[in-house]
Amino acid sequence: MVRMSAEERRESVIRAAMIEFARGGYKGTSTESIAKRVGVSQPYLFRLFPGKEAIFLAAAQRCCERTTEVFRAASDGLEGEAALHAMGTAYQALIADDPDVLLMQMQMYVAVASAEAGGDREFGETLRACWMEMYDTARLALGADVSDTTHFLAYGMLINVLVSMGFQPDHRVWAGF
Amino acid sequence: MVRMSAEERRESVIRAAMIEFARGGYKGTSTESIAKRVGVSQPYLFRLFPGKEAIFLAAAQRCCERTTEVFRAASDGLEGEAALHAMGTAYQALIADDPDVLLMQMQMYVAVASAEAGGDREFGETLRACWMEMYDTARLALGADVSDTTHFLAYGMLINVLVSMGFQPDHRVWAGF
DNA sequence: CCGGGTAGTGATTGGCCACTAACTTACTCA
DNA sequence: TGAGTAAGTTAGTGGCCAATCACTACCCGG
Repeated sequence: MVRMSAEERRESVIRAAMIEFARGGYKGTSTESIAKRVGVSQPYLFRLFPGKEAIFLAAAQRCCERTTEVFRAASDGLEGEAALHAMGTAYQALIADDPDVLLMQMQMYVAVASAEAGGDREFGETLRACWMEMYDTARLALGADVSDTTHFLAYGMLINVLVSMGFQPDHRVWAGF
Repeated sequence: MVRMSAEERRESVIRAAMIEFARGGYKGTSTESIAKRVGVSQPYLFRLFPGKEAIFLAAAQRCCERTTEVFRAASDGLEGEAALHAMGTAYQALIADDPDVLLMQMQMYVAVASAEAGGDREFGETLRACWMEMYDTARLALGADVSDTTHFLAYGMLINVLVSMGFQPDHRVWAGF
């Protein structure tokens, strides 16, 4: 048995949760499956986090931050057209390398919608803040132009949806990019 | 007690299911809640449909078809720039009038992803076909230009995501449109 | 008025799942 | 070295939920 500090365990839980939630969604993922992936007993998750929702929240935040970081790193030292291109390429590399990041994003969007529909505003507030950080990172890289930013993210979102829907790379729907 | 033909009941089940699934997602929606909304007992749903998944599938298809129909109607007799503008306006009107259509779309995307991750390819196949019908409807209206179509849908997808995330209409994130 | 088909219900069940409580194992430092 | 503390487990509980079964209410033609 490998013992870790609580902080290290929390970290591995977040990583495992991202994978599981990305594939199964919030309701469709059992804490059991997360625990299995971490290699720890299921009840122990509730020592590390107050509840399932907190685990999801942490995973979703991590997912946003990761994307933000990719944008920041790719656009570092560049601006305008060059930054745009670099961020696009980097994002494609990210989702080719780890599609779960993309799926987790989608799961986050619908989870916020469901929370909001259920009367919980705080959950969405946190994730909107996270998302805006990503937005602003892209915006600054693009010379603070909001139209360019919107355009860039719009194409990104379409990519997310098409990948989620399982359209294979050779499908004609990709011809318009 | 109001008695209906099975066909009529199925129709009302689909309408109710669209609302419930839109807000709760596939796993997060109980057949009980759908039955309540229809005004019928929960077991009766299983006379009308083989299972929960079939109800979701029918609702998702309906959701796609509705969007397709909005595009078709809006672009009727128009082409190029005029068709683009008409479809954009019509879509905004649709989601202002009935946001559940938009949320159901998002739920559909993640549901396909989860099904695909779980090894079920048929589910996604059906909905991809539905989605492509919407795609082609927009494409034909835009003079069969795939780049224009992709551009149009990309902005639509970003709108979907921002609405799902609960960004209010006066939020600065909308400034780039 | 009756018999068969169709619309619909009530009761139930087996399985899953988030979360709790009580207990055990290992590290650490005085 | 042993006592305190932090990491981790086993066993359970109450609640929910999809699906099934056996039953009832209603309608319509002969």
